[in-house]
Amino acid sequence: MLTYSSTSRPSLQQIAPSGFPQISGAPASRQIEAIGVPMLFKRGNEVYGQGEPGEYIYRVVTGAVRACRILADGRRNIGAFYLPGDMFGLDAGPAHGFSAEAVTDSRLLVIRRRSVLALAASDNEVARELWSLTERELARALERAVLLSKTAQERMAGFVLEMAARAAGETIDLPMPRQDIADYLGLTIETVSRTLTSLEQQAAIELPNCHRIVLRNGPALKELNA
Amino acid sequence: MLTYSSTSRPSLQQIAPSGFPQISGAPASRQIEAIGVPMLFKRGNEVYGQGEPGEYIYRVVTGAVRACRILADGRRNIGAFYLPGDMFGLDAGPAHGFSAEAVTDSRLLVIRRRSVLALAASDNEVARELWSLTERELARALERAVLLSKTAQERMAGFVLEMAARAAGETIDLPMPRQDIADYLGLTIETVSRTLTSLEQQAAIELPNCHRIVLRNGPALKELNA
DNA sequence: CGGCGCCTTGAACCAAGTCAAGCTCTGTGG
DNA sequence: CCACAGAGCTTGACTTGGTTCAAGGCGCCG
Repeated sequence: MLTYSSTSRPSLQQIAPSGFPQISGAPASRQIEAIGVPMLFKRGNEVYGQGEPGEYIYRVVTGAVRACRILADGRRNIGAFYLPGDMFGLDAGPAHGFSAEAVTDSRLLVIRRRSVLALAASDNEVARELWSLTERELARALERAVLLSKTAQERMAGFVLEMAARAAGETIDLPMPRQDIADYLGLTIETVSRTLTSLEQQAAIELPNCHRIVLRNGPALKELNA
Repeated sequence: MLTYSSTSRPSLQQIAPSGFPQISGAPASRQIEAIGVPMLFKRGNEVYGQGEPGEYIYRVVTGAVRACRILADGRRNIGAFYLPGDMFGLDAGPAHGFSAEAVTDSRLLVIRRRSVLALAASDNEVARELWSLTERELARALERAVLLSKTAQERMAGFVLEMAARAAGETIDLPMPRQDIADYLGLTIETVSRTLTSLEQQAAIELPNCHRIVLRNGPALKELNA
């Protein structure tokens, strides 16, 4: 059984404060972003911890973030990956149920929750956007739960398709190591590796190197995805 | 492999329309409920179907509802159970990702989404309540995803604790059959049955009959829940 | 009282986990 | 520029938890 200890603390770096400009008439998401402060997080650093109050919400500009939880016995579970364009930190009822860590060096927009709420109070569009973002996050979480009750091959196919949907073309660059994929899919690293190899042998994908997947037969993967 | 065919259609029954009273100053949840129409759904009937637009949101008054999805090959997945007091139907971005069916004869409050949105537009409290409900639903979905990457015994313990948290005392009355529990936990009905028996043998629970579980040792279950 | 749906139990099987090498990058220092 | 070291990935052999297949029991309703 592989266990995890806590990640190193910040050493994060603020890039530039942007103040609180009032951008009326802009789309709601733009308005929310406008009150954010860009920051750099180094690979492996914690953005927020499990159990901390959700004081901020975030938007990934570049890089990748994982939402993870360490269980009492050391097992780790990854609840989501956030890629450029994604907002996260919405999973905080009273407190965050998961911690968030930078998978690679990442540039994040950090937005004060109170500020967004204030904005939402005066602007319906913003309030609606907040709800909509959370709704989308909910849909993703439910989708992952469905994935988790399937076979290893189906989970892997689902994961590849999920990643492919976010990549522009046929080539997927994975920012995360195999262990992260394993913890996301509820499998072991060995099973992830074997299953990817098997998908390659079935000519569904190509694996030029371990950080890259090339889609060769999307329909076949969708078939596997059940 | 057990497969599922579509459930019977409505035969639902409206109890009494309540109109659109304006209840200013009431708590947001009350205001939302006030614009709902109570309806009866018979055991097994569909409340809404997978892929349908989310025209309504619902509140369980009595009974129980399951959110489920049938996969292409006939496997079924249950995404959530909704018990008295729960609101559901919030998982509809453009359309419902899951269908909803009455587990037992159920009395539901049916609320037009458009009406809630209109209410939210003029009342911040309502808008916030909507967001908060969706956030809670998200937290539950993430929690279930964590559960799904554990062992059968841990899943079962988690399920029992989840149900116990909603029951007043030590006695849990399960409205759903074993097959529903299995599809919720991503297990087979046999494993559910065996695992419950095993928990009883460990003196963690008591099974007076198949619709009832009595908590005998909550702490032990929490231990198992990791 | 009989039949049927649902639940439990048993035995055999298999997918995924575990344990253990070995390989391949990638970065580093000589 | 190359050799080396280490982390991360792949592969193999074995084990095991959970599924599958099959039989039997229990309780409810007509």
